[in-house]
Amino acid sequence: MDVYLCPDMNNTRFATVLHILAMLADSEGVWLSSDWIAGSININPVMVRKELGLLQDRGWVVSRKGKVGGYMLQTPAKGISLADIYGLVKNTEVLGRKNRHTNPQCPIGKDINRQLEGLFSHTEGLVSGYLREITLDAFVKQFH
Amino acid sequence: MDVYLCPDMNNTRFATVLHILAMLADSEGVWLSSDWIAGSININPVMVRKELGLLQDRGWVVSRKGKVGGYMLQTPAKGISLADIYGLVKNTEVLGRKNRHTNPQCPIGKDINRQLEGLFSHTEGLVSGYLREITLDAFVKQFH
DNA sequence: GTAAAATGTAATAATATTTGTTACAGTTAA
DNA sequence: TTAACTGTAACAAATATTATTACATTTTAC
Repeated sequence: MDVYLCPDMNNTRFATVLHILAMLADSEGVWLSSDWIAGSININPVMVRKELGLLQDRGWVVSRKGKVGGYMLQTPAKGISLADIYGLVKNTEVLGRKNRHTNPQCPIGKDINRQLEGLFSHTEGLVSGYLREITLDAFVKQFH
Repeated sequence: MDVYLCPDMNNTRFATVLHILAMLADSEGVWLSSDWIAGSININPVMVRKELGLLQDRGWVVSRKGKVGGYMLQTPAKGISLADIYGLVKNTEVLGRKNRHTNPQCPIGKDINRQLEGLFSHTEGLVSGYLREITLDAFVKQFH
């Protein structure tokens, strides 16, 4: 039997989490509810709360429960880079996935995944290196 | 009603197509069958023929039908870059997808997709620029 | 104290996407 | 004329993503 090992970046999580953080950074010192944020992204509030859970685990966000609850940024927006955000949501490689089970009897099949790994890690480095230079703060300032 | 606009890179197509082309380049002048290639990747031969169909459309590959049929590279392996291959199979952005339907009433929701587009096109440029410098020929030579 | 409006989270359902498979028509060489 | 291919449509299965429901818990305001 075979475990599934490689979920992918075929999703909107980077866009969603960046959206959430951008709103929080843009409303410093104000508690925003998951419903309010969800209304801006136009997705289900439960999805927003799930992502906010991870952001709290990372220590970037705090929540307050109860009637006037909500979420607020805890880390300065200058201290969060887009590479940090990418790292949080990334679960696949830029160039997609490898084929598992390539044939070890074949000269190509035997080594292809090692060669691919070289490409994957280099492209990963390029993307992360670029995103590392952009802070959440700088990103949000573009909106004004 | 809503058309679906944005399929994704949550797949093994780059790995698969590169594997196919690597085998063809590694067996210059020999007709390889889809079954043979599929046996190296360990996927269904029909999937291989589907990709080979696209490679023929691009003019990189020719096929021969009938009993001793198969596929052969038509373009010199030095004339194909990994960026070409990436361009052929790429159908999503490196950083994933945007949320459609963001709220135009919200300062963030209104502009987020334009800002994301900037990130997407820059990362795309980084990745393609790197892959453009690697030819299929150079890639295959690494295997020996 | 009780109602209203939040968070937190599990469980499940609905969609979307990718991959695999079956089937068969057409082609070519021996 | 059979065997072994390509080409492709149609369908099925597996996997991934997103949405939804439900409800326990928390907190404020009245």
